[in-house]
Amino acid sequence: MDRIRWQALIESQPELALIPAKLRAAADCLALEPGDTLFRLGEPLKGVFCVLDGEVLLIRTGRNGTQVVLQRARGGFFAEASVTTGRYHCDAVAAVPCRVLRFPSQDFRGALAADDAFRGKWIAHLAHEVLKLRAQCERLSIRSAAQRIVHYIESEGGSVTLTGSRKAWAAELGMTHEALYRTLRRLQVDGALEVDANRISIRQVQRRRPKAA
Amino acid sequence: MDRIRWQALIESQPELALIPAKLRAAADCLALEPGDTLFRLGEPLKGVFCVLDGEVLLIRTGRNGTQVVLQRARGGFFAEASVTTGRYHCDAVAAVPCRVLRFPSQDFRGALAADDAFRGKWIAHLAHEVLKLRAQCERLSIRSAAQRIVHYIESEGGSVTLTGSRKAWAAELGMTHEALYRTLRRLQVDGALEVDANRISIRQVQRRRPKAA
DNA sequence: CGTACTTTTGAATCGCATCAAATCTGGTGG
DNA sequence: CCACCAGATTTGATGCGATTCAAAAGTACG
Repeated sequence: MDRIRWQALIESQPELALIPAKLRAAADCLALEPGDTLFRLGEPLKGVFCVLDGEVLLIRTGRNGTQVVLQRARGGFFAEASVTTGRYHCDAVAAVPCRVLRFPSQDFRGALAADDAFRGKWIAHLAHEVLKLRAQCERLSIRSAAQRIVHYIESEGGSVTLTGSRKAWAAELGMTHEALYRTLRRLQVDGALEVDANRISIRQVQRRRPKAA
Repeated sequence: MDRIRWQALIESQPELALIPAKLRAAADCLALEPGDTLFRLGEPLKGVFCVLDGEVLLIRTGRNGTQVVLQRARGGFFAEASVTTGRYHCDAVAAVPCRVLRFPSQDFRGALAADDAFRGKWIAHLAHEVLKLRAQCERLSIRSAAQRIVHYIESEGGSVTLTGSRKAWAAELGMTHEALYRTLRRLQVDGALEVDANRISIRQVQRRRPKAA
């Protein structure tokens, strides 16, 4: 497993550049099939992960069985906060075939303790994560499905390419998949969005238009 | 301004214990009246803040004028992520008379760069912040107003004491104040919540009850 | 070809937002 | 002390939009 080609990986996942060499050596690569569970809420830490390919869903299940998608990890780290608390706070399930890198918690904590530069970089990474989460909170506070979709696409730079299913996207947006399909269609007809297979982009600035005329 | 009684402050705001002595010396204390703006989106950094008394609202305004309350800071730090990015990402407005501690960004960054122990503690703090934000995302994904309220109170340990107005609470919960008032009342009548002036606590585990019978 | 899934469309329902207005509250000034 | 005002709080009526339930069509895979 040590035969990981970091050069290529860092190009696809720039965040990996944060990881110091010593910690890289401890990493191993896992392949996941759709539905595979990487970890569950409450479990002691196996490690911190980074998505190479595919999409991992971080899910919390309410006591009434309702499932909430906290995050769709489509690249980059996840379970970062757990390395501090020592337990996972949600379930991680592969949505599609995935490859993920695992950094064992011991090694990760060791690297944080030993490597000052890494600690600084990790602070920047966590701060960035906080910003992303605030953006998601802002999005979830928007009542209109259309505006929520537009807000998401804007936060991704004006266009998105879907990796997983639209259903999973709908869950992340906090709406039902039916609502997503319908609203997407309406936005497309109205000319606000351009939908081309898996690529969806904003065509114009959303003008004040309470309803489809 | 150097005559700050840290012992007493740390008792009321345990997070302040993270701050090393050198950075403490650089802090100053600000008094805010309701409506006072501490900073606005896009402004260059004035510092990182910590609420001592009162309640500061972190607000983002959409292009259509919609206001979203990202956070009600009722103690503890805020604008932590901005120290890394160098700009504020929302507006900060006092909801009630407040006292806040300000740590100038220069000094804060200096402390992070110089003090390894502080860096480690700050990582833990940011990780905790990430968890809180994920909890809020989970809450905002809940569709039912009643469940959202209960989720909030549970995350606060089963009971909350309102500091600011209920209106502000409603905004943080992502619902209108009318919905909050009504739902609160209904939960009280149903016996799920105990409301005593500013103290609201959960009376029993929420049983499966789709509607008020 | 059949199974399991996503995607899509349809129809009915309901909860929350919205608009409106009355009441209550604390604070100010005459 | 009272009149007054600007807020928050509370209640009411209405409508829209998203959920929900249902089902058809499309797609991937063995």
